[in-house]
Amino acid sequence: MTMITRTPDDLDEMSEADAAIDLGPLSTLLGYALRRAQVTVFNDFHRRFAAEDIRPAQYSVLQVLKHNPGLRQVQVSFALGIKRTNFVPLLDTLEQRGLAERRKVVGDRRAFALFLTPAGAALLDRLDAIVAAHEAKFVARIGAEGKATLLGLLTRLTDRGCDTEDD
Amino acid sequence: MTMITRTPDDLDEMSEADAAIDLGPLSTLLGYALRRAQVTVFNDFHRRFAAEDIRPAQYSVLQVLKHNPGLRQVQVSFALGIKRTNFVPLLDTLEQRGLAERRKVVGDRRAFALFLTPAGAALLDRLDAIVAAHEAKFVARIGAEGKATLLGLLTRLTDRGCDTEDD
DNA sequence: TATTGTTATACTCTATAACTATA
DNA sequence: TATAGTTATAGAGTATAACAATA
Repeated sequence: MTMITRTPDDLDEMSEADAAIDLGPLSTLLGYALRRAQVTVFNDFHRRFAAEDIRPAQYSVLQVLKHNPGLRQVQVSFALGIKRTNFVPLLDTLEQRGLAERRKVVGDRRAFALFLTPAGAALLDRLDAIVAAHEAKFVARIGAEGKATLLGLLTRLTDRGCDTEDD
Repeated sequence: MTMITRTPDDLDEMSEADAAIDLGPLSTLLGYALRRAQVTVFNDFHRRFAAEDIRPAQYSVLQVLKHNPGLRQVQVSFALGIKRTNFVPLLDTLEQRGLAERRKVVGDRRAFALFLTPAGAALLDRLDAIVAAHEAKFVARIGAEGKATLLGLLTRLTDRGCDTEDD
C-alpha cells in the first residue's frame, strides 16, 4: 500500500509507513492516544471552518455567548479554560467582525456583559450545520453508542482534573 | 463552595464556578471533550516531568528510538506526526544533552540512523516509572476496562484520519 | 485589599518555503 | 527528478507580570 500522489517538498508529509514502527508504551498511553485523536478531529474542524475563518476557540466563545447572554469576560474565559488575558484579543476580533458585543454593566463599572450580535447569531446557525457534518464524520467511525461511551469516559478523565492537584 | 485560597493577580485563575455555565452543543462535541481531556492529562504530564525537563514530544522520541534503533529522522518524525523540519531542533536538544545520537548510514550519505545513548536509555527507565504513576492516576478515574474501551475508541477515531481526506 | 479588564511580552508548537548534498 | 536533512521564519496558542479603574 503505497499509492500516494505526493507532492515533493511543499506538502512535506511522509516517507510512508515503511515497516510499521513500534511505538512501545506510547501505544497504550492515554495521553498519547488522546493527543492523536484530538489532532485528527481538530484538523478536520480547521479544514471545514477555514472558509468561515473561525477557529475552535472562537466557535466555543460564540456558543457560550448564545447560551449564556450577559456573562462577563472572566466567566466566559474561565468556563472555556482560556486565560482572561488571552481572552481579550480573542473577543476583540469577534467584536471587530461584528459577531459579539461588549455592553456596560450597570452595577459594576469595571465589567462588561457579553452578547452575540444578530450577525453573530446568524453566523452561528450556519456554523452549526458545518459542525453537524464534522461531528457526523467521526460518529460514523465509532457509532452513536461509541460516542456516548467516549464522552462519558472523557468527562470522567477531565472533571476534577483541575491541574494543580493530588497525585 | 468558594473556599479557595487564591493568590490575587499572579495565579490568574478563575472567578469560580458561579451559577454553572451552559456550554450548549460543546458539551456533546467530541472535539471539545477530547481537547479538555487531553489538556488535563498533559498538564499532569508536564507537572511530573518538569524536574526532568522532558516534554511529551521528547519522551515520545526517546521511546521510539528505544524500540526501533537505527531509524532515520523522517521515519521517526512521521511515525509521531512531527514535521521533519520541526524534528531537527528537537533531536538537536536530545543529542546535546547526550540522550540520543545521530550515526552515519553506510548506504546513504544523506541520512542519519538514530540511537539512544546509554544515558538516554537510563533516563528513559526513570521516566517510565514517572509515566506509570501518571497513567495510574487517570486509570484510577475510569478503571482498567474504561481505559481499554477508551483506547479502542480513540484508535478508531484516529486511524485513517490522515487529515486530507474524504468527508 | 481584591477584582475586571487590559497591555506587553515571552515561550512553545506548528507550518511553509527554500536551500544542500546526496540519490 | 526526488529524497534526507537543514535553515529561517512566521503564526498560533499559551503563559506571566504589571498596570488602571473600580469594587
